[in-house]
Amino acid sequence: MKLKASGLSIGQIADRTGLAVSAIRFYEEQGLVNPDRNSGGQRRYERADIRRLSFVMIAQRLGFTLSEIRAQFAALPEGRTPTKADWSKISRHFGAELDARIAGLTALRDRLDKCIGCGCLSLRQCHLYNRQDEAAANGQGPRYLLGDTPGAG
Amino acid sequence: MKLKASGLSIGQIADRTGLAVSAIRFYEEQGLVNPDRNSGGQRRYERADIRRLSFVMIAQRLGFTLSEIRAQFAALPEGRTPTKADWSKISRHFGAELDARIAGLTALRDRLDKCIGCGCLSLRQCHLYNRQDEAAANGQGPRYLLGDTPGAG
DNA sequence: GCTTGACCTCAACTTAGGTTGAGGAATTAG
DNA sequence: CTAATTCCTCAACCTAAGTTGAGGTCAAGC
Repeated sequence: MKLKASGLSIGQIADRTGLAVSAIRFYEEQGLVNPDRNSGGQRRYERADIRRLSFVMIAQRLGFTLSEIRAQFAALPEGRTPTKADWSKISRHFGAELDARIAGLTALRDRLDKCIGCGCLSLRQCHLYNRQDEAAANGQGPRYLLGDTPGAG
Repeated sequence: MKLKASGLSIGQIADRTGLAVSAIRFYEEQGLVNPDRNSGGQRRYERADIRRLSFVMIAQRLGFTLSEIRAQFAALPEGRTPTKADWSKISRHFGAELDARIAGLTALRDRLDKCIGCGCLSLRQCHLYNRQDEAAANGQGPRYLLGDTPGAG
């Protein structure tokens, strides 16, 4: 459906974003970018894809998984190039998530303080590993970081 | 070297900690517990191992990797059962690490705020993905969460 | 017009933190 | 004494986020 012929090659995108070529292909596989192909079957990117991929890098630094990022990208417009406002909206979403994660981590840290020296570490009653309120700590996050394990569910 | 005959079986440890038997064996493989064996080759645990494993669970909730936990366990006494003071010392270490991580995440969050709406997301100059000061964000942590990737490097 | 470099696909490997299953041996209950 | 559990080891599999390499094609410079 895109008609733009002759955009940027994957190598040029790699240079401009700092990503490895293999990573860019991988992100495509994960549905994070969707380049055209030229007559010879090589990928051709638009300039807007640089921002898209940069955003992936930033969101990853913030601790989000590729599938969380993909989910947010679903909010971007289909037909047109995303505007600054489109990106800002997504950024705000990630900001809110991050706030929640920091709050969860801070709460956990406070509990640890209460537990230090109390000797309760081996007891099930210890509020540090009561599974009940685990949800409080995980935003919508790298779950394996704060409780859930990927395979165990 | 340990002479204690007839301690707890792996199933009993699993019941008391809430861990899966397979996970307990895995933790042994990772050097986090070191049970005796009975005449028939079955694992026999001491009561102190319950606390050890509980501590592993807590530290994991706090976001630490098994190898970080193993490293801290090296500080525990060899010949005797660890005391409350021994555990408190380790807890304080994890508390300090956690503080550092929270600080790193908070700093990142602040930067995101500055970036929202500034439109710089695609630029290399964006301080949100300047690789230079990455070390500030990673404590000694799940590095793959905040920048480094395990395979890359 | 051909050679070099960039690109293509596909499969296998990596780390972390385990789970699942096969095939067998030990322990416990009755 | 036997049957049912529990336990043993070992190998294969899982997710996430990629990398590495093999074998082959495309595009660009001279």
